[in-house]
Amino acid sequence: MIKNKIKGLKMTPQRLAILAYLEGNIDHPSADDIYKAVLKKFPTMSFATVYNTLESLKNRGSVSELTIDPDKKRFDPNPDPHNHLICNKCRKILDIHIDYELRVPYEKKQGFEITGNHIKFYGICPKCRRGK
Amino acid sequence: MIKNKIKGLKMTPQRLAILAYLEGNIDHPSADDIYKAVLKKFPTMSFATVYNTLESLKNRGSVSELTIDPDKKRFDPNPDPHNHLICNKCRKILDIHIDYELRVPYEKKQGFEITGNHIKFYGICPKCRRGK
DNA sequence: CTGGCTGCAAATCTTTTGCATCCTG
DNA sequence: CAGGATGCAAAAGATTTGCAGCCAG
Repeated sequence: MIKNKIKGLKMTPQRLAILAYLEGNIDHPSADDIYKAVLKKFPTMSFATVYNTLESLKNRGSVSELTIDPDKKRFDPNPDPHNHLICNKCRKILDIHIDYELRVPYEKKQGFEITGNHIKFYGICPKCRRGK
Repeated sequence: MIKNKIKGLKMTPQRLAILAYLEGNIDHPSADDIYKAVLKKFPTMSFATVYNTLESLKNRGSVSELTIDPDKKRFDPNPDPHNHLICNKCRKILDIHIDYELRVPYEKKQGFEITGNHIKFYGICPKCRRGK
């Protein structure tokens, strides 16, 4: 339920529109994608508001910022930990849910305290395989 | 040996300087880092040349572009496959060499032909742990 | 010689910021 | 009503591009 995602934040119509767009979205949209989409319903929407809202949502853990696309940040509204599958041709990004046990032996930690990990699988998506 | 890394490309002094800087570098420098470093020996060096050279080296597989830093591209001259350890505080990036067998069951592949993977481990580096 | 490379500047793209105004709680 | 949020425009970074002149092969 959307309300829970922004509990503690002011519920402005703009934020609700952004959340509605993100709800269930599996396209890992960029800030620009979000802006363009929400702009249709909110002709006055500004980038500042999009970035602003994403920042707040990130801090609350409601969305995460993906460092997967070399050209821009993308956002993922799926809160449970998961990894990604990336097409080398069209850059499409899919979620992939598999649990791996990635143990790091002490001598490889180089003094780090490790708190998490993220796996990117690279490949060619079905559409691009056929297109070839 | 540096020459092998650019076989087939013109060996200009600028390129040699960039390669010399990258040789053995484990800092995962950004284009700007490389530019600044090489500028000291080459006061006329331009960004275009840095990006240009990196593009050529990428195509030859001599360096790889890392999508690890949300703010800019970083480059890794280490050609053998490896993963990375990232400090959440200071953004320092270290190489980590561990082989994991990441099998992806057919039903999770979603039609992709998987060609590779990259693991990012997140944590806090020794310096930042102490600083706290 | 000649095509690839360099250097410079301008352009593009993404993201951030300042600030006056607005409106949720 | 106050403080957080919005909208606009300008600024800041990173990266790309156009193009004239240069030089490695």
